[in-house]
Amino acid sequence: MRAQHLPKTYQPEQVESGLYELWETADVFAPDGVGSRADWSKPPFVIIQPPPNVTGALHLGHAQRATVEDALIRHARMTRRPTLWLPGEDHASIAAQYVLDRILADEGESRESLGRERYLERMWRFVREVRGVIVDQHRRLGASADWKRERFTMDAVSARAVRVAFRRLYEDGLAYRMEALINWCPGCRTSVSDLEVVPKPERGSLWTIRYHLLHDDGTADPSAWVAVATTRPETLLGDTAVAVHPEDPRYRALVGRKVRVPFVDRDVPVIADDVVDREFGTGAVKITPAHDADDYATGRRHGLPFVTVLDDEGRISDTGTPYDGLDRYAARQRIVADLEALGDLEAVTPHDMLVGHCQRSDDVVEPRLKTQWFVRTGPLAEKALAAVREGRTRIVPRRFEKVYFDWLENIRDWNVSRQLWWGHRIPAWYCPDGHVTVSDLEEGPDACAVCRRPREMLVQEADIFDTWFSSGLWPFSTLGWPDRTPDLERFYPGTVLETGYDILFFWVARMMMLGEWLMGEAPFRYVYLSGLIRDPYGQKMSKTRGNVIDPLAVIRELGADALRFAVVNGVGPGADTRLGPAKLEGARNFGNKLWNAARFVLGARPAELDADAPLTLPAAADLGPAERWIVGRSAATIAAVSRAYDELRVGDAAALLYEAIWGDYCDWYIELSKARLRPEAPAGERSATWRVLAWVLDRYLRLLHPVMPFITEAIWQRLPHLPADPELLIVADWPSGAEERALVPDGEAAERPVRELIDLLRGIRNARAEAGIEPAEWLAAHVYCAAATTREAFTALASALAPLARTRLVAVEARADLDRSAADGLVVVAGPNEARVVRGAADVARERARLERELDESRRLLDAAEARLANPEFVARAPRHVVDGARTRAQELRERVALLAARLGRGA
RNA sequence: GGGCGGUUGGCUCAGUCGGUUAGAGCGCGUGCUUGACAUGCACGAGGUCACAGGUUCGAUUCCUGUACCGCCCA
Repeated sequence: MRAQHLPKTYQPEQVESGLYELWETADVFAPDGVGSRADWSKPPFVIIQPPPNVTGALHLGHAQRATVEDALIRHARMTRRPTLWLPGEDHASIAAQYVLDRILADEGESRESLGRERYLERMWRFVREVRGVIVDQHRRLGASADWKRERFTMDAVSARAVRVAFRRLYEDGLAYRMEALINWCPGCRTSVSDLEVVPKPERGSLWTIRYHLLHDDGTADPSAWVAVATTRPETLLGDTAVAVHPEDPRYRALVGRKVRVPFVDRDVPVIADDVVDREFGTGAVKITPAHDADDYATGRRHGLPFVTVLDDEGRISDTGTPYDGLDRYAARQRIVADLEALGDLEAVTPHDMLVGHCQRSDDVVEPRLKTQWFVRTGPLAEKALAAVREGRTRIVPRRFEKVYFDWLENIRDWNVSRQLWWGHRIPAWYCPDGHVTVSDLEEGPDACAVCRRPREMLVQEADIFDTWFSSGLWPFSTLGWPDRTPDLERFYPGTVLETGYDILFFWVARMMMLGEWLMGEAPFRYVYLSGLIRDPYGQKMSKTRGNVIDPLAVIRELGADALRFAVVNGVGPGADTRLGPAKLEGARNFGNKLWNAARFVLGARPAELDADAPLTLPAAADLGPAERWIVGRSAATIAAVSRAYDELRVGDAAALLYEAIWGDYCDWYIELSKARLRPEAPAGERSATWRVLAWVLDRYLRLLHPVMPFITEAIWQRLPHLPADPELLIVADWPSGAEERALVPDGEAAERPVRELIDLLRGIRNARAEAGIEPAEWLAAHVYCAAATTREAFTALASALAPLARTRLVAVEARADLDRSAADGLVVVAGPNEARVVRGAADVARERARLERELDESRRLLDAAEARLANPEFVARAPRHVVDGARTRAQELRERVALLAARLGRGA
């Protein structure tokens, strides 16, 4: 064992990178790595990592998810299940293009200036860089992912999976191409799915516009019109009808007549349709089937023409008016002004409404007609619903299952075409006759599937897939699908998918649909939904708010373990977390506390103990009360933390260990052990005590390792080990608690004396402080307790207690020996025990006042307890143990009141 | 409009099946160079468990309603 020159504070930067290399060199991350101790008779534990977007560095949310996943993985690995954590990154078409386009703009370039080929080259360069950053950040965080299996949603295997999946869907009749109204983002110049449109409340205007009625001869009547209300006057250029409610008496006579649309001079019918809201505006609305979802439906019902008036950039086009070429908002202004000049603008009123914005670029999304590929979701959704309904997949927390059901039950077909460059090109080819051929071959089909025209005459679809289409295949494309690889056989379906609840629909639901359809089995057993990380005031972290915390900066300053602990401590699924410097420092302090506990243990090893002797627990006979107590406590902690991991409650595991390590171990056991470690203590006692100290520390290190891997490994490397232990904590066995239970079978009873001692000690400290006694002053105390076992334990612990309360126990006696004469001491009543602290010059008045307060409080509690017992209903109806408990409690209080009253020289 | 979650000391949050005296961290006050740790230790102050009703021997806990905050969907 090496010399223990450990620094006084834990220095994460000195150990982290070295330990990570050690783990990697030992090849322990992979289930089938050289250093793996996986037991293949156990069920594998598999997490396919949600691939972060290749758009930039990781943020705290990523750090939190990676920590939860890594903790689950490390725990599983220590239980010797074959454990796979497969990492990767997502190409994120639209988001990546958005980022790269901005970089290019800074360089004075653009998508168009480069052209598709050079643009994609540039993208691959960018992606290579970002992927490196993401991987590096995960390593810094301590992620024990299987980097040899790292994947990317645009690599060759993923590309093939996308082609095969699409072909399967096409052949199953679930992929179709048609012209339909889609959401168009003029900023990104692509269509986006319904999910990517974010409705935002805005104060707009409602313009009332006159559409003049036509005479029979086809001329417009300057003095007769229908006034229609609209929030988007520029779209009137594409109007093909005016609609009113069929039962609206104001307009009944006009139905079937024609009106003239301004500027384009198109004559359109007045139609009746009961979707019209009579209360809205004038009760008459213009119908623009090519640029509004409701109007589209109306247009189809009435067989109206669809007139497109906006181009890809959101400019007016092909209207034959002077507005052509104008941006939609400029055109709006001009059209409103021109209507006013014509005298056809009747009114403008402020109007609150929801306007759809592009999730990515925030541009206002325009409904437009496009010929696109769609996925028919009905049959897919049915299977995805069944998987959760039948409990084959569980969503954690459970309440999100309802959200999942609601969405899938009302799902609409999925628009998968994107007019972008960066992504998987849709594997559909068209021949000059418009025949469609879908192929999963990289080089495309040999010939048209319908007319057999050769490859050279076919043109591939220019559009690419929605990123979520390839992400939807991630749980199995990462394992080699469509090939039936050994990995796919062993590791599908995964055990846990951990991700944010914000992508439940975007991603989780789609993986469920595609997994069920293509693999015949849901892709994971548990879906664990994390919450969001917010700043200390509950605000979302964002660059514009300037409240983001950079995970790497935290790692540099406080260490990876501190970051990890801070982001998971006490955090449950689905719950948002507030994180600021205070919590991060608290986590750092916890690590430092553990470090110093280890420093103490390592420095306290008795010389007679062989430094390299294997770690074992001493015999029961060599244990003192404190040893029995901490062994019992640690057994309880092992059980509680194990249960927490089994139920995916990483946050609870962390919180339990904080309390066990800081509270039980550091505050109490280390302090109590010091007496038995003194050089003058018997050698057998000394070594038994140290072995308990080291053993329990070893257990806590194992339990804490999943959350704080670096510091626990660093300390563990300096401790003696079990003969069966491997070289590294990362692959050491998870504790079962069997040794502890064997040594201290009566956990609860074994713990009681020390629990009572702690109460007494606190009472003495409190009494001393209240009496204003100098902390340095030594006092002497008599302790009285009725229970023989407690007396025994207290006697054994007398020397341990002494420095903790600066009080020597001169005697531990049964209550019969109670000395009622000393009126100038401090009296401490703690549970069934009492301490009388001798002090000649005690401030009598002060001490009396303290006892009076205690007596009042005890009487109040006693009154309450007796009132409860006086209620016959309570005694008759409450369960036996509750009534018994209340009786015991009342009896204790009666004794306490009697004691305190006696001390004050009063009768009870 | 529909759904979900929340409301517990100054702040952030626990709180098991309804059952003794509602806990922790941070902050605050007082004191302490205690041979692991001042990134620490000890002691303390601080709570009508949002509000109203109901069920119950007993409600922070279960039910109903109200208010406020947040999120999702339309």
